[in-house]
Amino acid sequence: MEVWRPGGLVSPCGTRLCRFFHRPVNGPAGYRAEPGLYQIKMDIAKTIKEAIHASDAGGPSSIPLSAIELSVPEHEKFGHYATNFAMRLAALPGGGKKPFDLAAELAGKISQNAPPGFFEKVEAVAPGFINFWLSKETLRDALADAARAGDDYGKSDTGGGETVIVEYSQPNIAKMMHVGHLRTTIIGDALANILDFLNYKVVRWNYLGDWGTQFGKLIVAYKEWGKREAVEKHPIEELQELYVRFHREMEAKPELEKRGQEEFKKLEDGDAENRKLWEWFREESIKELNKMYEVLGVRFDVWIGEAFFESQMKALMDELLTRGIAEKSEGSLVVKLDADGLPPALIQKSDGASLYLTRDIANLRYRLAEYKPVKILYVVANEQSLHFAQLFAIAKMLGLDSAELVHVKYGLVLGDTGKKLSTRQGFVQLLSEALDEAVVKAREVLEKREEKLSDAEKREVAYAVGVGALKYNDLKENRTTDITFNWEKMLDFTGDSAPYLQYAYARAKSVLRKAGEVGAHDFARSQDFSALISDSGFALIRRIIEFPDVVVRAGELYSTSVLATYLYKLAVAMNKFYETTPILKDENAARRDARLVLLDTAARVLQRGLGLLGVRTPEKI
RNA sequence: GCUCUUGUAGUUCAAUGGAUAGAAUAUCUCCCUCCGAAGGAGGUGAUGCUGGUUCGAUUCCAGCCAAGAGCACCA
Repeated sequence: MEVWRPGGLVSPCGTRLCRFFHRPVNGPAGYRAEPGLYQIKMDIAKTIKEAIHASDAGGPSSIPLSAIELSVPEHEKFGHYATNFAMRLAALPGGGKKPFDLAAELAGKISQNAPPGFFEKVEAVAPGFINFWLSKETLRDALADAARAGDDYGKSDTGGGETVIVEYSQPNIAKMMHVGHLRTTIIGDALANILDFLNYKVVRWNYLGDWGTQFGKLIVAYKEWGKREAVEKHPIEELQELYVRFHREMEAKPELEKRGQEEFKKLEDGDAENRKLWEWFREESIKELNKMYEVLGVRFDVWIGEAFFESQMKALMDELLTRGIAEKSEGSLVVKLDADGLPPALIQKSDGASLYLTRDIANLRYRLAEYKPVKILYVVANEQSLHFAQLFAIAKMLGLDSAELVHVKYGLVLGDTGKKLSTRQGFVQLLSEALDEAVVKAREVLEKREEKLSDAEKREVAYAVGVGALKYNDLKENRTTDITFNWEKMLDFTGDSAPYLQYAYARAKSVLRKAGEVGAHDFARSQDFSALISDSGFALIRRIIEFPDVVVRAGELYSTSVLATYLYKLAVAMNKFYETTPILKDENAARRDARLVLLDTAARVLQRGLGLLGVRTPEKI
């Protein structure tokens, strides 16, 4: 919402384009902004501004470019870009004119003031939109820029080289990863990729759940029923089996719960036997986890888990008490958060042991001191909202406020019953099984195809397609909504799915392979560009020039679905282009080259975008 | 009970306060003449309810209804 002030229209700068215009054009070494795209929007905004000045709109004496919003309309018949600025201006006090009249007046002025040949058409439409059609030459230049930028296309300097810590995956040691763990792992990985692309210095952090009462329980279970050989053979399976059994037996013998807590307390106090068991559990588990990460193609820079902060717990709890931040309550230590409208946060159990929250406070302090980040993203499920609200509130009380703290929450993966999956009750769909299933299915489909691939290639492709399908299925959806686990949907390789995108890419590459060397098209000399590219080709260019903005938006909103949705539309435009436009059989060399360059550029954008999502793009499929 | 999240075609999901609410899937028709049917063209079908703010509301606000999650010794 803009506010009207004497001297101008002041925007609190909440809009996307506002940030866009405030971004520097040229980033630091190694990064380059997109002069083509940037210039286009800048020119449009400038032209609007000049038009407002030149008109007697009764508008403000000065309008910052940032106040002028451009959007990409859903339907192309509303132009390449559109603005509702005239309607906003008319609605302001002193506007005085009818929105449509103002829009029409501005549209006329814009046409006059624009650089010659920049627009094809500028039109005012009821109730007061101004729609812009870029000229074929402008689109040609934008495509030429994108083609020239190559693999750097879409990079920008939004991050300015600042450090961001992205915490994701955080699996529990001794528990198998189920399909619910997929979300944090791949959303975190994709966000890290995107932020890296936007020139943030990204620290990928796997905060292992390697400490806590659960290990007391596990130690009890192992001492009662465990066998060393069994654990060595299948570490995580066996440990999880013990954990599940513990909870089963606990129903009949409630005293087990207390024993679990006691064993954890002993572990925390340094009991040699428990310590040794814990180290063993941890080591075996990490080996297994790494296998899973390799399959998923996910990596981390830092593997510091909860146990790392164990030695600082006592001092931290004492400090919180001494500084008057925490207080005693029923034998335990709590931080009252009434001022933030939150329930009290427990930071020490009555037996003196620490809690998850306590370790997270120590963790935060450590991160700020060691990495000096501007942001920390916690990619953790919705259900932990309260935990993070409490953590952030306590951080403020402690003055740990040098970084922006963000709980990047995501919805739960629910079972068929509509309820959350729970390891304790044993009703889970294992991630490894889901991945296997997807790869097998991909292989089956592949076997039915005519494309000749070697056995090794088939294995490779089935793997890329199966894993990609699973990942994309999650990444395309809005983060915050709960999703229901659904085999059918996960294994559907048609429509809006990773295989569709991978297929579009492979087809484009196939055309390019058959064409041989792509002649370097001289865009500057193709004056008759509109004769070279079909309508569907221009629609494809329109998609291509959206890419840099989409990446920025995905980074701002921490949203993978923004990028995934865009890539799907890009692939649709690609399919349509080579469905309707002759390429290889075109005998006009200049026209053929121009079309090949367009296809090549689109394919690169698709590959880059999917790469950011962590989905691989085989050359043949 | 309190807090948070979410209610959109049969199903699974989209939609910076904008224009005719988009897709996918299922279902019903068509299409292998550059490249490759994991594809393309078309038909059917939806905003939980009641108000409010706005030129304009799926979006913002209030109330109701429904689902899920969380709420002191788990993580």
